[in-house]
Amino acid sequence: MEMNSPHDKAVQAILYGHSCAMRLKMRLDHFNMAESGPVSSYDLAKSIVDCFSNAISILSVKPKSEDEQFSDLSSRDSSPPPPQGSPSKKRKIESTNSSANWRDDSPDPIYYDGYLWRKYGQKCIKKSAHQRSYYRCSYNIDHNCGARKHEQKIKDNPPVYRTTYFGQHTCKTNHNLDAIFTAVQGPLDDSKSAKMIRFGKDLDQEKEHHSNGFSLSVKHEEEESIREQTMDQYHEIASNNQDCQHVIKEDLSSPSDSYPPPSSSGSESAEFDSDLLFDNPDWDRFDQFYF
DNA sequence: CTAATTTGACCCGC
DNA sequence: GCGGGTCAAATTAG
Repeated sequence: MEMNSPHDKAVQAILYGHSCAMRLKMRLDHFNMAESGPVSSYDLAKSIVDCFSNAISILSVKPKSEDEQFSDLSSRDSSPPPPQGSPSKKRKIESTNSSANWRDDSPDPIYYDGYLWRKYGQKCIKKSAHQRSYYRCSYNIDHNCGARKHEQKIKDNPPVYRTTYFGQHTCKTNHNLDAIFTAVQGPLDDSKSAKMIRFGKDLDQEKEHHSNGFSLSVKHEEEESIREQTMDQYHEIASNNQDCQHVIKEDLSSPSDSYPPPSSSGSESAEFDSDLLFDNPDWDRFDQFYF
């Protein structure tokens, strides 16, 4: 159970995304036999996109200094209310002011931090050009959970979104899914999730922020074994979560079979997929990868 | 229909 | 009174 650091999750997401990409590529290479498998090409493409989206979100924050490398983040994350899945510039707030206990600045809104949130308010803040959104734990009522968070864009160009966490999660429900798992299996909690990543809106900008400095280098002859190994890791992750057992069983037969239909993630996801896959004028730039 | 979000009203400390 | 946080009715999404 040591594959839980954000870095590890990102690596797994990339590996699985790569395996999906290779499967898709093989189909395209043998176009006449396309759609012969149990998983549609669209679903494969969507899996790829989701995996990379997750990995990008996890890896997208550049550490301020040398001592803030990815390997540190998992250990730092183990402190009190540990928002997970978005290793950005988290820091504990000094006891000097307010009751806030965590603050997280990141270049994009946190789409998944390990908890489910319900928005309960939004206010214009005097000094800021951007509104502040107020969220409380979705299990606020069911489990009397008092955790809250505020989210506000505090800076433009480059954008900085500040999320401030208040209170402790007292909810017992095991909804702390690994972001990576939801990426592969489909966002199980989409309907409850406070935020989804949205590349469709501003794809070029997102790409500019995230695509620099990342590359995949996996040897071809290793692809199959990597896919198997990667899926084993997913199974291991998944087996820790009772809520997902049904998905795991389906998944054992074929990795992507259980992926939910694209429509389940909303129109914006579909829009994103089509934009990225077919309408992106810069698509050729990705030739350097094995796509 | 149910559940989540939006948004103006309300509350409270300064 | 002002600003920020929360409530809750209305609206929207699934």
